[in-house]
Amino acid sequence: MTRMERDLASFNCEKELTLSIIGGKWKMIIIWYLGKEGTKRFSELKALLPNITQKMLTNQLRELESDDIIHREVYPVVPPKVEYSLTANGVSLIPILESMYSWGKGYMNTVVKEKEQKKDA
Amino acid sequence: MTRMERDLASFNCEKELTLSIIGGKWKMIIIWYLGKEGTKRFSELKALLPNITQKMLTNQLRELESDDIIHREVYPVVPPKVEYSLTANGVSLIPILESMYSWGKGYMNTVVKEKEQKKDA
DNA sequence: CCGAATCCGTTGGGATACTG
DNA sequence: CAGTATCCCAACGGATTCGG
Repeated sequence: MTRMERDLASFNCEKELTLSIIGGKWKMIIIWYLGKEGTKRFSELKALLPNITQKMLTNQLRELESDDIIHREVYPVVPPKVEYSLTANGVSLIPILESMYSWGKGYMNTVVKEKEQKKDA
Repeated sequence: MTRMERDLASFNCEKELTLSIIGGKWKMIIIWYLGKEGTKRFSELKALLPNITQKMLTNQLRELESDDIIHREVYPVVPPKVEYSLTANGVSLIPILESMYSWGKGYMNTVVKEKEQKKDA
């Protein structure tokens, strides 16, 4: 679900290319926050995602950067300061994420609740 | 990316619930075909997805079924006959898949092509 | 403050062979 | 025809430690 690079041929459809970009465990929320709240520093993102490890945050950010979804701005100061923001490509993903949010919300209210009721019964 | 069931709490956002449902390697294409071409038999799906193994096809179909995305109709005849079709939930996913298709197509024409050019240069 | 490096467990995904 | 049943590997993702 992460790197694709050359093996474009392995995709059955462009949908899967999209999925390969947003499919990381934390990528959607990262894009979401950067879209809703604008530029964020590394530490701010980490604070927003309480359960993420530094490695994973770094990892996901690097992949999003190399896919040209986010922009990474390094300020040569001490202490270090790095800011992340969405690129045009990243911004264009927001509507899709919103669709997925709405769908998931609706789905939760129907299917998942039914399952819960069965379990509780 | 597969089962979620009880650990709803592990999602940071409803988007991830959606992702957990469509995120399987073959799920999007399966939903796509069932949406575009209607009801399909097991063997027909297998023919549409040349590289999938029987195990994976069965697996993905079962998960989609238990998430109430597709409906499985078994005809008690000989030889066996099983038909798959989208549920209302499945149909409601189509717009999202179309968005992802469009986005992936546009992305391919810009970013990916640039990368290829760099490589060839 | 923002990482890199290492080690490691889990699981998604595939090949193959067998069955009602 | 439409599945199981095994075996197996690559990788995603996590904990921890070290560095500029």
